[in-house]
Amino acid sequence: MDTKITLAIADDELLFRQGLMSILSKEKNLEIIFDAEDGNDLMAQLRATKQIPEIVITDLKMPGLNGVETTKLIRKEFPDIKIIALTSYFSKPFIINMISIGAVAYLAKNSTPKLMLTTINEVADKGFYYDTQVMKFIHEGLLNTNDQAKKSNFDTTYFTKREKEVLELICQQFTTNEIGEKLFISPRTVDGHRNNLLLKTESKNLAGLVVYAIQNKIVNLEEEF
Amino acid sequence: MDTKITLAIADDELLFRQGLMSILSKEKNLEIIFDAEDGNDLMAQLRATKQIPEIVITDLKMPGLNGVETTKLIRKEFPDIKIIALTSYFSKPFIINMISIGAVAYLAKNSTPKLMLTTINEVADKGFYYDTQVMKFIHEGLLNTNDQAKKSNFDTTYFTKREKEVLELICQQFTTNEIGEKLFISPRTVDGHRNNLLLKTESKNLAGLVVYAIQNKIVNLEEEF
DNA sequence: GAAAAATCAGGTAGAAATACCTATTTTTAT
DNA sequence: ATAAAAATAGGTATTTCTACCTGATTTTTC
Repeated sequence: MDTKITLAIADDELLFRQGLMSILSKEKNLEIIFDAEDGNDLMAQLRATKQIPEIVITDLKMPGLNGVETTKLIRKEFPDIKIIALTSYFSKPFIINMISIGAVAYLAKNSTPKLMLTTINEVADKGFYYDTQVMKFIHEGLLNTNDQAKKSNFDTTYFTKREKEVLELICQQFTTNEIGEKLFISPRTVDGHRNNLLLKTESKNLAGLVVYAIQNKIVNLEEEF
Repeated sequence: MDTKITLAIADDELLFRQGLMSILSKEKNLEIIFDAEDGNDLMAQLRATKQIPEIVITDLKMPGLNGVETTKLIRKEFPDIKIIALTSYFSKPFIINMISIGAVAYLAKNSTPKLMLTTINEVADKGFYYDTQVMKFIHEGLLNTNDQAKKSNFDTTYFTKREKEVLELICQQFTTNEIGEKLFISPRTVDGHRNNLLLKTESKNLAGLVVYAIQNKIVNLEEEF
């Protein structure tokens, strides 16, 4: 048959994006319709083009509109598009969340080109593709659905108690050192927690973290006026 | 007479705070009841103590609860306390805003001890004190009340078009360099705008800026879900 | 009791932000 | 026309943040 698999790619790193496009464009059965530097760019192009791609490959950590929000938007406006999420962060709750949002595949950014191609073809063919590790997480996630799935909020990525404390203080403009003093832990530990927060929220920096925290009401803004 | 003027001081910089206390404690007619490292600390001590200070001297730029929010809270819970605002930023709209919020004096952080004492005594005596510069601003601000006071929003500190653009992009996790590219201006210029934003919002860092932006709806979070 | 998750914390680097400074040009308002 | 405000942009120094790495200890979960 002659019908190519149509793709769009979103990633803020130009080099990575072009490298990926270079690899994929060698495949005869793939056609890259366009690429985008972030979610907003991607959405704009989707809304403008007459040729809607079959698959969107999107990084999760991008400035502007990140991968999580982008995925939600695509699902809403273009429900037929299949979304492959690219990330460097693998955790059970986060993957479960991404899948529940609508990603049909979840791929590490350091995967081999071979795996990338397999994923694309499987997604085009069957509509989804999860590798062994992801399948394991999904399996375990499903097992827990009934008992304690609700208490640990899958829909807001999942934070530990310490992480919430640190996030709260970050939003209150305390620096890493100050947070360390307040919580009686080393600044390096705060560093670690902040890093996990950045990973879990797929944020590029503090600004993204704060926006996330407020949007998801992890922190309380005292608005008593 | 023997009635001393009772004071509380809030400033996050320990050295500045203690220096100020050292100066003020030499005055026989002053009594410092307590000091606090930020707005939350101040409010906690106010709520706990049985001796409410007559005057609160508060820095505007503090982590946790900053001076603007602190002033609002004090006005609400302890309407009799007179608030002297300490700042390093002098602008007409901002000062007008502070006064409308309830500050009875507005003092530069690099003022002389003499001026500080004058301010305290005048505030204790007459209930307010504005130096020449501040009076000028108030005068001009009042003149404009009818025509265009409403379009330039006094109650939300006042931002220029460029500042709003930069703020928007900061909230979208773009770095200074990236913002420069997007707006076709030098990163140094973005630096300048960001610095003005920090000054105007009395924020310590990006986190404070983002919180401010969201609270005051300067930026729009695309929440279409 | 074993496994997983969370918390803790060290090192090294580099990027980004922030604090100071200064100054020119352009725009806006009166 | 004059003054004020806004936008532009340079330098230097320091702090903070972020990206990597690593591992130990404690707590939770099954």
